[in-house]
Amino acid sequence: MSNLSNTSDEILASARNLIMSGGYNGFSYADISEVVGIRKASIHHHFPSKVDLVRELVKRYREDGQASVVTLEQNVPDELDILKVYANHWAKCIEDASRPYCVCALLASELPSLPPEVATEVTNFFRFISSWLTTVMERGYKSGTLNLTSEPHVEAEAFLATVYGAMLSARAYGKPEVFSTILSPALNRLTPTVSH
Amino acid sequence: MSNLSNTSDEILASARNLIMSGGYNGFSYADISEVVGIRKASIHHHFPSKVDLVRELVKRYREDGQASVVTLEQNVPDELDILKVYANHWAKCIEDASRPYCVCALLASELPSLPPEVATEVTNFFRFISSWLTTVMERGYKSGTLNLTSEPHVEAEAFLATVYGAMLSARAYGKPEVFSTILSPALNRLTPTVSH
DNA sequence: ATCTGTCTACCTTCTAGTAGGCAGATCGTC
DNA sequence: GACGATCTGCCTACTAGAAGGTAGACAGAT
Repeated sequence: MSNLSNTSDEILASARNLIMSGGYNGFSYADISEVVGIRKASIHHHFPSKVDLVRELVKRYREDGQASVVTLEQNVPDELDILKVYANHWAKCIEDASRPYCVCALLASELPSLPPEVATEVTNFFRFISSWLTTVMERGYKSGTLNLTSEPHVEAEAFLATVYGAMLSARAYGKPEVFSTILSPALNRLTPTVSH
Repeated sequence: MSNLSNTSDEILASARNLIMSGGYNGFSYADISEVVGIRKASIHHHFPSKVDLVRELVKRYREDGQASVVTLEQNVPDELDILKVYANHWAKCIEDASRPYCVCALLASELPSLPPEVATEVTNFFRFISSWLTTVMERGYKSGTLNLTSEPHVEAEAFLATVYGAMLSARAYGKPEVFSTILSPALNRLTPTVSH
């Protein structure tokens, strides 16, 4: 009973890893079949088409993200700390090479050539992250835990761009530490000046 | 005589557009042949393999960039202005949809699955942009035309990440204006405070 | 008796790449 | 200037393999 749905999770997990490295057109059902140890045709049983597979993958990716955000906000009261935890999550993923890139970042860059159903889900992911970061910025501004120099939604977009840009640079140079090098000053700038 | 080498330029141009929208695995010789109006086999005459084609494309992309940088520095003395022109170049490209994404940004995100010869050229491109921006930051710091809060090379990486992150966001949301929204505060932060 | 997950075997279309031919431009030599 | 040889760019025709996907059989669980 527990093993039954596990195969489809394994398929999704291996698809995620493959997309993470080469994007939508960078993997095939044959690739997944090798990793999971199942025949191509059996993958079609779980996900009739490639579009179904990736649509579901991105949908779950967003849902998992939403769940993580809920736990994060429950456990970390300070808004600056929330941003630090978020940045640190990516710093670790990149440095231990476990998930060195965001699936949705890769898909977003391929957006114009993506099947529309997938493209929609990818856009939804970015809207989710963006609106979450905006609420964090707004709360931090009101409570004084964040030092903003622009409107909250602008700061949110700028922070998101910095994170994803840093992710790209780390990959482009093949130097994981570049991520933290870029994020540190960005977080410093958001840190309230203690006294004067 | 002049038409002879033109075909290979057309091939490169259409490949650039195709990569810009879907990456390395997102286009085929058949796609190019439709755009250029030439048969698949004829493309192989100009570029024996896909790797040859994309390697040359990225190499020229970098060389063109290097040439543009030279002219830019000759014509614009102020370092802040240089950064503004650079940012504005991308803002225009994105907004008029002429070149709404950087070829090398797309290839860099696919880096792990790219043929090594192409990957090397992509890394070279990023090293070029990064070291150029570092020299701009250094000069601006010394001459007082830029207001730096970190070391020049860190500011350079941060700026580059902001530009490429903003490019991604603009594409992800399908809203070109997001690019300028993100870049404006980044450029403001680099602007020296006039007096006090 | 049906449902679930897997299999083998197959199909069609697309992929990068090759072989070889052909027309026209260019070139060296007489 | 004429003549053949080579070079250039393109063509048709083809290949082997990979792509996504289908049909249908089978074993085991419900």
